[in-house]
Amino acid sequence: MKQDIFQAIADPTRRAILTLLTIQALTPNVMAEKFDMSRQAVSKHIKVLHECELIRPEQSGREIYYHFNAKKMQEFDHWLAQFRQNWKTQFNQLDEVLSTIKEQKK
Amino acid sequence: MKQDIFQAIADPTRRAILTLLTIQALTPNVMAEKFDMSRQAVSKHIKVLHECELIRPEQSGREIYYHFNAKKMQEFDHWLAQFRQNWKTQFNQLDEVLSTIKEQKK
DNA sequence: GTAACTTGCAACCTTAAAGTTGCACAATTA
DNA sequence: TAATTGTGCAACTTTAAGGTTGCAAGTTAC
Repeated sequence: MKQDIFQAIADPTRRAILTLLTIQALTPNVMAEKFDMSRQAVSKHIKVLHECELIRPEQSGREIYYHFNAKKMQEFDHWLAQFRQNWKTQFNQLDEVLSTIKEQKK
Repeated sequence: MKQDIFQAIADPTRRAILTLLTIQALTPNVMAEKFDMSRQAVSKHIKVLHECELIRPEQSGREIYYHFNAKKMQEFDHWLAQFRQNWKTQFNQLDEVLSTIKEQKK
């Protein structure tokens, strides 16, 4: 089943894996040592991340090194763009400023 | 239960709600009309978004207008920052360039 | 060839999320 | 006061996610 990139990063373990792979490429076995769960559990997370192309496998003998695919992370950046405009401008709008002040008085 | 902002964004309906609220503040009833589901289902999504402060309620008589809280989306942006550095620099690193070329040849 | 190692797939269990229906409560309107 | 409207809460069902164990396939080392 094709995985949704937003659902892929919803899981804290998968976010931790992505951060690990930012430092260096790792094999499933090595990753599993970092977490308090079975190797197979980590392997399922890897499968999810691989299906939405957030990571990329590199076979080396009987070991598989997974690399972080930074390019794919830009999809989040593009999605955020629609909101970025909003959080930059909303504090220049009078009604928003007023409602913010009203909130703080409570 | 305290909600995780990443899990809140994982659901496509909730992302659609956020986009709607970017345009203008809406009441739960009006939101429900936009989607093919019951009002209570939408109300549960609103509850999730409210718990992690992605939206903010404004009572007006017996109606409640929910506003988009752009500020909270910056948390997501900050999390992305650790990867942004990566996707800007990785193509300047020789080993990455080489492995990319090797990938394309397959 | 045989044994050890690395990984992926399938079956299963448990828990939580997403949806539904029904009801209760506050605010408006007649 | 009584009826209507807008909203939230609770109970229930269904489905999927995250975890476990067991097994099979490919690779390396003896």
